[in-house]
Amino acid sequence: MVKVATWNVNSVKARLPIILDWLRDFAPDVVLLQEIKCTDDSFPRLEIEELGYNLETHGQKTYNGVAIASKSTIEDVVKGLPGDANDEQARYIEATVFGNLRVASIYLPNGNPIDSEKFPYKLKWMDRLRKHTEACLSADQSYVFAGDYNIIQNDDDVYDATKFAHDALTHPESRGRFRSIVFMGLTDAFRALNNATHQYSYWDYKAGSWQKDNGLLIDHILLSPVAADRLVCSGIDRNPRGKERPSDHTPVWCELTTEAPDHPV
DNA sequence: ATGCCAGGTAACACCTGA
Repeated sequence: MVKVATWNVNSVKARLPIILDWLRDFAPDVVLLQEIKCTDDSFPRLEIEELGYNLETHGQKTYNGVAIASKSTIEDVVKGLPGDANDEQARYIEATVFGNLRVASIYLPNGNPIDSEKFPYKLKWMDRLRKHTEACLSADQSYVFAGDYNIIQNDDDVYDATKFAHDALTHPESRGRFRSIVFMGLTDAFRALNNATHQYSYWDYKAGSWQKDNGLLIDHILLSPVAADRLVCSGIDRNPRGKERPSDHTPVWCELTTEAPDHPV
């Protein structure tokens, strides 16, 4: 089995004690991190490597930044989402782990406010992600595209949909693009096995959102068809959100069988 | 209508996040 998790940590340095505890307790095989908020050379590698993980990072100063930690070797690394050489925001890293599993750590732009340049940036970024995903799917391979998608897929994935009715996370242009990606043949690893509504991965720091369970489900794991055939279980680990000095996000995870099932070509 | 909380940077205030 390969246990894969995605977690927006909101600064890897500020979160290091919680991350190390969680790696020891939850023992994922692969972790896809977002919002590390540091450059590659300032990433706290040694502490994580001591727990048996290899690391690949795609960071930048202050903002964004993504990384892959794996108990296996990490090969064929791609840093940055293809499709715009001028995009300087570090929001995408992709690599092969455990020999046959391609994983991507995705930090999709938030896009708010809608009347700013941030919203068209989000939409263009999603167009690039769709094109890149399409290219990936032309190979019959296990792919895990996971991360902070900044998309509320349905109104029952948010504590109060009316508050987000005119938000970049629910906007029809955002949701439409997300669905166009999923509808190419991807499986939502959490939703494939969990029917309960109001299951969240993010709670605002403000207004006691965690205590009131006023959350959003915006962190998603999307599987290619071959990876979906390997899916065994999935879930959201709320424990890290309840600790002292937490991230506002908590890990979403899934477990895949080690070997890809036989497929007719 | 706005701030709420948190992190980073740089400076004792501002930007960003969702």
